Amino acid sequence: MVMSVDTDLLRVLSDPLRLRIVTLLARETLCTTHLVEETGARQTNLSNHLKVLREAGLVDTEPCGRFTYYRLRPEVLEALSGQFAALAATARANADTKRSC
Amino acid sequence: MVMSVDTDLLRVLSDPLRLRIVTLLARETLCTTHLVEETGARQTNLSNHLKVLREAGLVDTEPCGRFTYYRLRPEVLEALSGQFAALAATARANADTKRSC
DNA sequence: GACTGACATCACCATGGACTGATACTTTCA
DNA sequence: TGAAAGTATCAGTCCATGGTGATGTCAGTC
Repeated sequence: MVMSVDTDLLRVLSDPLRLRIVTLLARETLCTTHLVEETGARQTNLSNHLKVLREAGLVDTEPCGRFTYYRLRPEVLEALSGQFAALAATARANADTKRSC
Repeated sequence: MVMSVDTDLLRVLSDPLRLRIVTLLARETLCTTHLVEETGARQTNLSNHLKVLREAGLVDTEPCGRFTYYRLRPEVLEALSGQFAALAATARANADTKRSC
């Protein structure tokens, strides 16, 4: 039984800047200002990407005064990892299965 | 140490039809004709997507007379799975790390 | 209450890429 | 050798989406 991978989630992660953000957030919880410093991207651009990450359930927001902290949710990445592992296992199990023409 | 995930590979996998192809190939090795039957997509369209999958190293081709068999390469998916797992593990380890503003 | 900083939203533009029809190439078979 | 089937390539169209500037909103500070 092959678990289906969510293409929307993959699309979200396939953007270089968004993956950069995710990688940075894996190391520490940051707010937008930090991300602007780290990535060199414009605030507007980052805000747009963070919205996408939020809507994909990849990050949680934590308002703190006038700052907004962004925290990565490991569960989502773990699930994705598991889905790819399952897909790879299926492929290995059926390595010799070939439909004839 | 966070392994960097390849965004190009993610972009390739984030297309619904391509992921569909990958999922089908995980179950059995197929040729283009089979994929046309299974997906309902045009031959030209499929050929384009298969080229993308080939160039991304996700599939191997095996010519067989006038047919071309496509075989999924599990290593690539396994590597991807491991990279996401590592990223998630990093995030769990640093769950309480927060940079102050 | 006026001002500044942090962040979000909006409207717009530019570009990548998915899909298509036409066509070329290659193999098999009559 | 001609025809048909399987597949790849090419040129073109169209749309989704990433980037940007202008602007809005809210919290803290004077």
